[in-house]
Amino acid sequence: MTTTAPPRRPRKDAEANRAGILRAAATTLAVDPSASIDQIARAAGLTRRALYGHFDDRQALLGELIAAGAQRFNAIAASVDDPHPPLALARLTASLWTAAAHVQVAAALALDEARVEQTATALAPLRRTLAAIVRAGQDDGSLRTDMAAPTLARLIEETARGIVTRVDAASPVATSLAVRAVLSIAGLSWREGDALVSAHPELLGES
Amino acid sequence: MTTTAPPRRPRKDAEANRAGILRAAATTLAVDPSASIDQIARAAGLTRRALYGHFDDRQALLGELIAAGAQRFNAIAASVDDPHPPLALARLTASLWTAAAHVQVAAALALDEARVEQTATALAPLRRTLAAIVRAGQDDGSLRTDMAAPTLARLIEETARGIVTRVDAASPVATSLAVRAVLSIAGLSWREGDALVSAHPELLGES
DNA sequence: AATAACTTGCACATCAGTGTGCAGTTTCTT
DNA sequence: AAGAAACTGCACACTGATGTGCAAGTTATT
Repeated sequence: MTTTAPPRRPRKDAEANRAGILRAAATTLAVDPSASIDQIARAAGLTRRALYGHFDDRQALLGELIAAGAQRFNAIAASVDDPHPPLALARLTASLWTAAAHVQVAAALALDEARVEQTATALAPLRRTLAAIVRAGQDDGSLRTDMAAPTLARLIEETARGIVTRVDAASPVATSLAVRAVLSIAGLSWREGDALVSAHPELLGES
Repeated sequence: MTTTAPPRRPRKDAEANRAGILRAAATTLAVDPSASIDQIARAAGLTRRALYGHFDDRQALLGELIAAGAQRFNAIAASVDDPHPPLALARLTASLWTAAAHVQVAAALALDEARVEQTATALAPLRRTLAAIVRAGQDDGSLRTDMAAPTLARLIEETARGIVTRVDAASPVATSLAVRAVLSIAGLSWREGDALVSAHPELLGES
């Protein structure tokens, strides 16, 4: 009979390369959402051919990217909780911002129309958190009530997305900008938003 | 000598078809910013080959689209003038919205990264108007002063763009939504924005 | 009715991107 | 040191989109 083939552990550098591809994909796609596989592979220091050794096809790569990013985002959303809805909203925005700051999932957010469905389901927990904050804020009168809760939630989300993708996150005041914009859309006057941000410096000053 | 060829006027249906292509391009590109020439031609009831009889190439078509849309937008911006900056901003938003409502230049706004430069220069007059409103509003204290004027102008523009492209313009409350969102970003509390909109029903109720 | 303008339909060349196959080389594991 | 795992480099087939050429048909103008 044939001797059983001695099984061997997969090489550890392979997994490192795989992670490198994901990182490279995030940074590259953040700049150009329709970057080619070749671009991504080179950015990771590999060949296009090698990339296909780690991911079956484009879909698989983007799928993992989205899943990983969404998971981080959802975890952040789950950890945010404050009795005052505007403050909860501010914390959520600031946390998400620093997480997405430079790259990471800015890609996943700016991805093509083809994957909106996937991102939608992946970010469902985050959306639920946001919806809860909005509802609580409308109930206690701390957020605007001139539009329906789902509409407002959508508006907040689009505003945040727009700032993430269209403003350079490098700027040190970017976080402050994002938080202020979201609070404004949520109904606060700019002075109220300003007061809130000033009263909670921890919003902006974390690593 | 050869008899001079009798010149003939171009057929008038040709110009109609040309206009039809531009219309079709606007509506089609509004849905899918990367629609193919073939899609556009079919939407216009023509063949891809016939389209190339009217436009040299893709650039030419998109160029005219952008130019035409920008011209309309700039004309609207020039006609808006109100001593109270928030009201001027509201008027500007409402007017632009109804103009872009269904299609038209939503395409030009959502166009690829390749043409941002062209759209930027084409929309320069509109940007100047917005900048003037922002400056006046910061001077008389009716708009937020917690960020620099150019930043605020940019923020307002991105907010408006986001709403135009990501919210379905068909909804009857869409105009109201757009105006309220812009006023909020500009610094007003939602009650102030609500009061402004309520006090000026002409903002929403025009054809 | 003649004719030029316009359109169609097809073929063709080109380009960029995707995904696969395979031989040869480098690099990690045992 | 052996052997497998991984990477390179190249070739290839395929797809979708762009832009052009040309013959034949249709439609507006005169």
